[in-house]
Amino acid sequence: MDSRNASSTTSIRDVARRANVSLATVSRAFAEPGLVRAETLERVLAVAEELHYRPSRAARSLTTGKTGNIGLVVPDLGNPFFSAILKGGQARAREADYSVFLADSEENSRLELELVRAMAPQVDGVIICSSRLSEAQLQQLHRETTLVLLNRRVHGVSAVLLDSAGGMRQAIEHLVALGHLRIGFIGGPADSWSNRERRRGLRAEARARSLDIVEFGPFAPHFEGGQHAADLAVAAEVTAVVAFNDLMALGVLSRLADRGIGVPDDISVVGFDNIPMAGMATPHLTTVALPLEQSGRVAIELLLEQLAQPGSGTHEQGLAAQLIVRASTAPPRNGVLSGSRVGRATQAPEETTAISES
Amino acid sequence: MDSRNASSTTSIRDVARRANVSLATVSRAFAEPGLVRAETLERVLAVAEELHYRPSRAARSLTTGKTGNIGLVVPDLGNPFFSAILKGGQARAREADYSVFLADSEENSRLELELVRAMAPQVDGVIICSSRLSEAQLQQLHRETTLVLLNRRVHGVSAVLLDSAGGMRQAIEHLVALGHLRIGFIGGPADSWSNRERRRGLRAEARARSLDIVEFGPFAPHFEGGQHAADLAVAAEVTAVVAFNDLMALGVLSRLADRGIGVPDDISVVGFDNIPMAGMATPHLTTVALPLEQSGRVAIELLLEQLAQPGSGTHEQGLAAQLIVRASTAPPRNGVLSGSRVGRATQAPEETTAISES
DNA sequence: GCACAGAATGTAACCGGTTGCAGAAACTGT
DNA sequence: ACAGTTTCTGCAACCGGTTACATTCTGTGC
Repeated sequence: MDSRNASSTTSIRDVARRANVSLATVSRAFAEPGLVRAETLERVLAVAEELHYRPSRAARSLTTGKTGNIGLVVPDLGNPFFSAILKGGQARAREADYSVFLADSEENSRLELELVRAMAPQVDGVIICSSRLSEAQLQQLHRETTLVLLNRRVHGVSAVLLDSAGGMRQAIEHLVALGHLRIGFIGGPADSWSNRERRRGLRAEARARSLDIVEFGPFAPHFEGGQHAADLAVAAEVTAVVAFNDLMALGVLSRLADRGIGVPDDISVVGFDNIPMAGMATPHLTTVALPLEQSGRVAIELLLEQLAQPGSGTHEQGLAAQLIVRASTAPPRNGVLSGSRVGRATQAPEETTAISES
Repeated sequence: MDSRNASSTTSIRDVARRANVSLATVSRAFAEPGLVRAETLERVLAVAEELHYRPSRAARSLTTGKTGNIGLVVPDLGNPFFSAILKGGQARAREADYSVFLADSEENSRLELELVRAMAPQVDGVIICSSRLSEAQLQQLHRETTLVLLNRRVHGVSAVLLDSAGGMRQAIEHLVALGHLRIGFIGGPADSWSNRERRRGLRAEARARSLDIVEFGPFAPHFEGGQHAADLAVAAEVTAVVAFNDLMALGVLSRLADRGIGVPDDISVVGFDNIPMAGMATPHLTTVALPLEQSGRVAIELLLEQLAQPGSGTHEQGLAAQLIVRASTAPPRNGVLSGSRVGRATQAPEETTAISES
């Protein structure tokens, strides 16, 4: 009844016998076709085809040490930010005839470490997106396997970096041009590199333009976090908010709509990432577009490069952000909403609350 | 400089030598601990621990034929519907100490077939979500590897089925209760099983309640498809529309908002899938919730079960849908929007346009 | 103390490939 | 036709485990 794998027993020996050559020749026909005479090659391939022979990766990897697999670890598969990266990475990997192992670390650094370690023996290298691990841990992992980071910079490890700070600069520039002077930032996870980058860009810009900045958070980088933060932003009487990511910005939009507060009339909202849903929200969300799929592709490329020439040093590839102006930003109203100035002061406290368990 | 893999050279032989036992004993210590004396076992494990020894999956799979991997193929990673399934499946697989290979078939049946074939040798089984392949092709694949389908029913192949038809019944029931009599259905891909199921449910219900149904499509199951369809629905003067999925429903919402048509005042909108974004849209989308993560988990379980006892026959596991009533549905206005009745007739033509290239 | 069953361990073949080395075949120039 | 290359091909060891079978312990009953 269970005839499967019956045909998968076709091994290199069957082909060799049938083609009347040695094992080695068949092996070379696949691995190094240049080494075998055209005529022989043709015969071998014909027989292989006839027998539906496919070299076993497991067996091959046993001797070569190469698996043809790449590991990809993301903090949350449900987050479209990572879906997009994954999509790009997966596609690029397939083009290079690599398979991808996927793992979701559930925004938990302990689990992340464990997952990478578990993957390491079965892959040629792993890509970690928005890692929550410490610099030392990542360097240690890089010693155990080939690593490429996405959205995280660590000395000695190749990485593709989305220019969050630059994106933030564009966002602030845009808001200032519209006339906003008091702007809120809704922070993401404290241990996230991009959050730090975005804040860094924000602060630099605020200083340069002597803006009034109110920082909220950290919050979980989800819709609910945005909803939560929305009320704080309103209370703090900012005329515009920039959210750590689109999911949170959408949460802000949603909460403000529920409260009857107009966007962009009463408050302007800017997101980050330009996930597909951003352009679909009401109002269409102004956001900083990050080349997500591309970053996934580039990460794979960096990894492949490193696999091809080990010890070729580490590369960092920056990818530019671009502000997408849509309908959620406009000049502020002249009149202030109401009440007195509330909210946290400009000098935001260092975050102490970690979102992810470590 | 490149010290990696230096430690990975720890093989079973090193452990055997150090523990002063034979290879076989070490092997058994890991594979069948019951076969080795407690004292010996302890010693072996201690040495293994000390040497950071981890059995090589590749080598093991070479003799056992088991890889410890599961393949997962989805039509579109960018679609939150599949992200959710993936998330559930990935988590369940990890619990069972299986790794998952991911592939995105880009809604292309040819690519899908190729991907499954490519995965087959490296996995113990594969799960195909919303397959676009023909029944015969799937049966053939099931002969080549262990298959579990998600959201697709094919004779002789295990599957987890989301009760789309039942969900549709609930949606229609809801709309009828609100007083809607002329309802539009915005169809998804013609070759999608769930689309057929949803239509089947729709028609049954329409017949039973003698409703006026207008079918549109097929459309690509994306936001843009919904935007496109929105205008058609308006022109057809339906008072409510049910979309093939939430993404499309959100597209409808967006397009209607752009045109100044009120939801639910002028038209009620119902989606399908209850993706996270559905509850975040404005207005919050009434939709049919499908247990997505759970379906991913169950698919893995079905597969594991089948791997444990091959030839145990095929199982089909149904998962119930549930209507989530939110703010996008309300009783219809008494007055009709305007103009004369336009749009396609009730008896929708069989779809002939395929979305996915085959 | 001995024969014997059952448990623990070792031996060696095997899984399906790759690859260094050596011998065979095909080509070169003379 | 022959020596000298260059190109192909085969042999055999090896990758890191598993497992059938053989062998050695261990404990038991008498």
